[in-house]
Amino acid sequence: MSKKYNFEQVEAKWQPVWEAMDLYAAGHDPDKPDRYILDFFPYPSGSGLSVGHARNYVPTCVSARFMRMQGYNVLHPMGWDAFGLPAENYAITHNIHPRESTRLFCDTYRRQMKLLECSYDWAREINSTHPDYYRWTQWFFLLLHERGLAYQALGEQWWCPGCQTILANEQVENGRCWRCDHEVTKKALQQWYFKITEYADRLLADLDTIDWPEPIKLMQRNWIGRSEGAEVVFRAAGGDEIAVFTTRPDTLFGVTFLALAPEHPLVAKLTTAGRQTAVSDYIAQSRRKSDIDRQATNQAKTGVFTGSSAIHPLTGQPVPVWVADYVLMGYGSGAVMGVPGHDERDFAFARQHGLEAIEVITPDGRPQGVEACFSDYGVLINSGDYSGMDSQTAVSRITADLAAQGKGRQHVSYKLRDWLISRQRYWGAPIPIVHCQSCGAVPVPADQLPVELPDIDDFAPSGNGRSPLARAADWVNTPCPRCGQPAQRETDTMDGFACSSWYFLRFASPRYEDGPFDPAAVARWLPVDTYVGGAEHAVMHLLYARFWTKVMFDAGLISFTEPFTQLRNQGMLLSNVDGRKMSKSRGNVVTPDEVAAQYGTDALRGCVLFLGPFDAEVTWEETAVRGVARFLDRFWRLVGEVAQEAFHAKAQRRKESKEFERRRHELVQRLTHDMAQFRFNTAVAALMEHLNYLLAAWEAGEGSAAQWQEMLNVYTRLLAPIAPFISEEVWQAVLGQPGSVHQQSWPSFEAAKAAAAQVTVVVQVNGKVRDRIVVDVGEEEGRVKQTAVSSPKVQQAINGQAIHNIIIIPQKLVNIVAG
RNA sequence: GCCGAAGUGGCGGAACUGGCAGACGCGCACGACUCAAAAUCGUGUUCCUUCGGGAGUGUGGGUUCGAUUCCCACCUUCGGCACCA
Repeated sequence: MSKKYNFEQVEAKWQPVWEAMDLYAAGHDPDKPDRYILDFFPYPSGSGLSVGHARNYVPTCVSARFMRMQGYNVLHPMGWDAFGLPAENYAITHNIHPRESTRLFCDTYRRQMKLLECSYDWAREINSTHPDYYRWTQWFFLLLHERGLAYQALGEQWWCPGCQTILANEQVENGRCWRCDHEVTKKALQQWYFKITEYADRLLADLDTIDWPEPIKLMQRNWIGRSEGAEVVFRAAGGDEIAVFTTRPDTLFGVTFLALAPEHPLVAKLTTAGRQTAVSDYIAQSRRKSDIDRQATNQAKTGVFTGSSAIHPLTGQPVPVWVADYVLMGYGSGAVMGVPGHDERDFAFARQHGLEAIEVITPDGRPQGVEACFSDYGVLINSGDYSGMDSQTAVSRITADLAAQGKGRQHVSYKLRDWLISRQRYWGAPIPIVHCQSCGAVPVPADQLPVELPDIDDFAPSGNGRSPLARAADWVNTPCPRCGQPAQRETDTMDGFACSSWYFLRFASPRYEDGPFDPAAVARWLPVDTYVGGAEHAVMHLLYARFWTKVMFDAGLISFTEPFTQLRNQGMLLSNVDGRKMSKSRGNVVTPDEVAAQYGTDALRGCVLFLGPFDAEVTWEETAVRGVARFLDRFWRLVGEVAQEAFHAKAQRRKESKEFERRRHELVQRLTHDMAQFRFNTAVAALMEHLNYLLAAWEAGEGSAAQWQEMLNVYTRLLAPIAPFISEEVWQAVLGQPGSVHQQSWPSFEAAKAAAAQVTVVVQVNGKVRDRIVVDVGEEEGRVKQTAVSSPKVQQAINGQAIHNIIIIPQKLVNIVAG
C-alpha cells in the first residue's frame, strides 16, 4: 500500500463498482422505515455547476448516506426544472433549439453531480420539459380548471408600441422602453390565473404544522398578508355605494375624504363634468408610471378631486371623493377612507391637498392637536357615542353597529394575489385549452394529453403580444374538442413554477403512465421528509407547491396537506474574489471539476461541509480544501501504519486503555448528533479532533490491538458519508472488511460509556477562574467544595475574606463568593 | 419606512438548556528532515503586561454568584417586503 493517498486511483477504482452495484437505488426493504430527502431540483444553465452548488448538494447527500446507514430505505432523487426564459434566450442568441441546449446543460449537471458522488438514484431522473412529464403538468392544469381554480381574466401588461412587444416591469424606465425609448402603454391581455387566494387561510394556518425555518414561515405569512378589519360603505350622491376596507374602524369619525384607485370602476361615474379633464389627465399620467415609481413610498402623494362627495355612514356628513394612485386597485376594494389624523399616508395626502384633519384618537383621551399623525391605538374623542372608548372596543362596536345598519361588515383582506400563469413564450408547457367560437375556452380532454410543443425555428417574440407559438399555424388550428368546429389552441405556455409544484410526487414513480404518480408509491414516500434548498424561493415555489398539494388533497388524490415536512435552507457560497455570488458573468466561478482534479472529491466534499455552518453564508477558500486534504492524508497514513504493525503482530505489545474506549463512544455520540442536526461543520471538526487524539495515542502506545481494530472499523464508518472514496478503500482494501462500507450500519454508542469517570472542575472566586481540580464524577458535593476551597491558588484569591456563598454546578464548576 | 437574520483572534468558525471563551481548520513564527526548496512532522500563536496579573465575544446599560448566551437602547452588515389602508 502506498504511503500517500492517491485519490485519482481510488476514485477510478470504486466509482464503476458502485455504479454496477446500483448503490444509491431507493431501498425497498419492507422491514425498514422509509425516508425521502430531496434537493430543490435545479434549473440547468449553460454555466454548469460551481462549488457553490456543491454546498447545496453535498450536505443532502451526506444526510442521505447517514440515513441509509441508520437503516432507512432512502429516496434521494434528482431531476431538471428546465423550462424557462434563459433557455429560450440562449436558443435565440445561439440559434439552437432549447430542447437541444437543455439536453447539453443537463448532461453537464449530471456529470458534475456524479463527480461529487452525490448519491442520487439516477434511475429516477426526471425532466420537466419531456412530454412524459409535462403531460401531467397539463393534467394538473385541467384538475385546477375543473375545480374552478383556473380562470381567465383581462390583465394589464406593459406594451411598447415601438418594439411591438410586451415588456417586463424591469424593462420600463421612466415610462419609456429601455430599448427604443418609446413611451410605453399598457395592453390588456386575456391571461390565465390560478386561484391561490382561495387557499390563503389554509396556507397561513398550516404553517404552524411544519418544521420550517422561522424566517421562511414569516416571509410566507407576510406575503399572504392577512388583515382583519371592516368594509365600510359610503353612499355617493347618485346612489352608488363606495365600499372601503379599513383595519381601523375606530377612526371612522376622523374621515375627511375618500380616495379611489385610478382604475376604480366608479371613477368615471363620480367625476363631475367640470373635473373631467383634470381626472382623465391624472389617470393617464399615473398609468404611465412604472410599478416601481408608483410604489416608491417617499414620493409626493398625488391625486385629484372628482367633484363628487359621499355620505359618511355614521355622521351623515358629505365627504369629498378623490382619485389617488397611492390607492391600489388590487387590494381591499380599491378605495380607502382618508383619516389624516391617524394614518401616515392620509396625513401626507391631506397636507399636500389642503384637506382637513380631525383628531379622534389620543393616547389618554385628552386632545393633542393634529400637527402630527398619531397612528397607534388609544382612546376615542370627537366620535359621538363612541367617545371615551378604547380603540379595541370601538373597533368591534363600530363594526357591529355598521353591520346592523347595513352599512358595513367585518372583513378580512389579503395581500396575496391570484397566481398569473400565462407566459407569452415558447419554452414552457402549453396551456391545454382550445378556444372555440361557440364553446369558449374548452379544456383539452385528459386522454389527448400531452399537448406537445410544436417544432418551430424562430423563438423570437411575435410583436403582437402573443407567444411565438401563435405562428405555428398547423398546431394552433385544431377542431374544438367539444363541438368539432374549427378552433384555435391557447398559445400561451405555463409559468415554470407550475412544473415545480408537483415534481416531488413524480419521483416516487417517475415512469408511471396511468397518472401523474402511482398512488401506492406516493403513499409510501410522501410527504418529503427533508427538503433542502436556498431561501430565495420562500414565497414562490414553496408557496405554489403547498397550494397544489392542498388542491390535490381536496381532490382526494393524496392523503396529506403539506408537501415538505421539514425544510432546511443551505447558506450561499460567495466568491473569495469579490465576495459576491458565483456567476459566469462575473467571472468569479470556481468549478467542482478543477477542485476535484487537484484535491479529490472527498476533500472537496469535506471542505464545503467544513467551511461553515450548513445554513450560513460563507466565502469560498481554497486553503480550506487543503486543510481537509491534509486531514485525509493523515488518516490514510495512520491507517497504513496501524495495518502494517498489525501485520507484524507488534500491536500485541500495546496496552488496553479505558480512555481509548470512552473516546470512541464519545465520538460516535457526537457524530450521530451532528449528522442528525445538519451540523456537518462540527462533525468534520470532531473527526479531525479525534484523529489528532488517535495519532498521539498511537505514538504513546495506547490501546490494544483489538481496540485499534474496533476503533478503525468505527471511525471509517463514521467518515463514510462525508468521504465516500477513502473510507471505502480503507474499509475493503486496508481493513479487509467484506462488502461496501456504504452498506454497513451506522456505529452505535452508549451514553454511559461516553462519559468520563473523572472531570476537571473549574474553581472560580467571585466569578473569576482561579484553579482547576480533577474530581471523580460521583464525588459528593461537600468534598468537592472542600477540595476547591483548600486549593492554594483559591486561598490566595480569597485572601482572608469571608466566604458568603459557594455555588456548585456538578461536574463543571465551583464558584466561591467572598468579600 | 416595515419585517427578519447576523456581529467572537490575523482569517473561516467552536462553545448542547446561562457555567473553563477561542474547539477544529487556515495563516503566521520557530524548530526537525533536506545541499536547498516543496511536502511532511514537532512546538507556539486573543490582546496588554512592570510577569504578580489585567482586559476581552459590535457599543452603552441592566438582571445574575456567574452573560457570547437572557432583557433594554443604539451602531454596522446582509436578506426580504415595499403606499397592503
